[in-house]
Amino acid sequence: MSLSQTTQADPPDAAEPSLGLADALPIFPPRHERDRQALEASRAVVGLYLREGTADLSVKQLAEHAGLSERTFYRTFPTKEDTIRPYVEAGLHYVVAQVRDAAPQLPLREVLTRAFAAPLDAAMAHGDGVFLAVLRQNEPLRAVWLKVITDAEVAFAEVIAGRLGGSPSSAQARLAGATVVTAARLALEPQTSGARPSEVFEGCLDLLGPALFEPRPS
Amino acid sequence: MSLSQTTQADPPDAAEPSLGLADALPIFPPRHERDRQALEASRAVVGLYLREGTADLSVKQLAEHAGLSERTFYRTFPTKEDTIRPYVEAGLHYVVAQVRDAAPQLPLREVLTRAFAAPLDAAMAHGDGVFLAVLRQNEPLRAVWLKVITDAEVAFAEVIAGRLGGSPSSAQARLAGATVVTAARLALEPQTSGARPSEVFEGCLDLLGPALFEPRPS
DNA sequence: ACTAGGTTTGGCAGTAACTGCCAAGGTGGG
DNA sequence: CCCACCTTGGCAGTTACTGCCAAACCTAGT
Repeated sequence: MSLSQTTQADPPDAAEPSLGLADALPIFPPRHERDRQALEASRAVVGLYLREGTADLSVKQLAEHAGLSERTFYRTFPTKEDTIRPYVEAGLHYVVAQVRDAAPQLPLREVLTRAFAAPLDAAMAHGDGVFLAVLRQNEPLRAVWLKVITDAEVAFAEVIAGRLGGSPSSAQARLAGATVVTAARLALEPQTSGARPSEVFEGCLDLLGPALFEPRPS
Repeated sequence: MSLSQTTQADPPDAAEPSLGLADALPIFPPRHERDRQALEASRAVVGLYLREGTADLSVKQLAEHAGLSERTFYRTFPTKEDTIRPYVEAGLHYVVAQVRDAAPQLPLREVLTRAFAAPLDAAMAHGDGVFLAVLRQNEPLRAVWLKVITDAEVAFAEVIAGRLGGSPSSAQARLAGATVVTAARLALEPQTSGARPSEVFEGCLDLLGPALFEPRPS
């Protein structure tokens, strides 16, 4: 939801096809203002994770550090682990927007590598860097991270379909969306070679061949 | 771990590269006998989910239905949601074994479609069928499902590398492993067309092109 | 300015998930 | 038979999470 609908005018809660990315965070009725507050709180909590690690942090501490009462914490985040969700979604949304807003004449393959390169490398370097370590040391957090990026596949399918000209629910678009997310995830895994994430990502697209990211007769 | 190591002689807890699939279920020291008991209990719980749905089932009820005391339940499953893990892993392990044990002269592409076809279609039809509905209605369970199948990517990378002749940690093997899992997952999503999962899976492999599943000079 | 309506907030209490601890039982080897 | 060891089950305690209600806070209308 929060990922794909940013540009579209708010569909008045029409019954969407709901492929899984919809009905995320059903808590928020007014939407936009809540979202910003949630992201702010999310950033605060992630910052705490980066400095203190994830072990031995109770909800009480997380809430306090985010400037929320414990009760309001649970109105903002459905579970303790969902604290990282807005933070991660913000990053994904940025990449999706990059793909969507890139010059139309550029080939998709080019757009994807450009859109992913900087965020991937930044995620590995310091700054966000420790966040990956957080995910590696905390299984429940990694689980929601996986879920969030997987749900983002649909958003990527949409912007890819927008460029390729097909339906967002076509097999090609859906698979392409899933594939770029998978490639990005692999690029963030610890590499035996010293390659940067953006290089690994490009290598994955090379291995996949060009067919998937080219327009098709359908 | 439990996925890839079934045929190999137990490596005496050597320090593996640990790409994420390792250190799963660190609870089990003796391993094999515990695994069988866990799978049995897992099947029982899944059976209960299929009949009763997942809402309003406490750990106490799950444990009782599996013939375990509540305390032993938590020695068998680290969390309530992990009950489905052995059940899912068993299915994945079956497919991995099919790929590993297929006739060596068969092309990988052929092997994959044969290995996945039956389980995928069976998962959609009745029997396991409702299990997908369970995952769709219960977010936490879907999260662990995602995690389990994602961890299985490494096992698929290993058997694929075994067929292709490269290293299991090569970019090609790792990506191929991730890709087949992704394709299988997409095949199990609700389809607008009435296509069977095995057909969708094949369609995905077609879209990806043959390059990924062919031996390479490296 | 004051009030009425609705919405957000915080505290309190209750439930359910999970963990540490220990005593009881079961098993195998001397 | 007994002793070491492992597994089991119960109990108590902690932590995540929810329902409920009263106080605070807009906002609009008069």
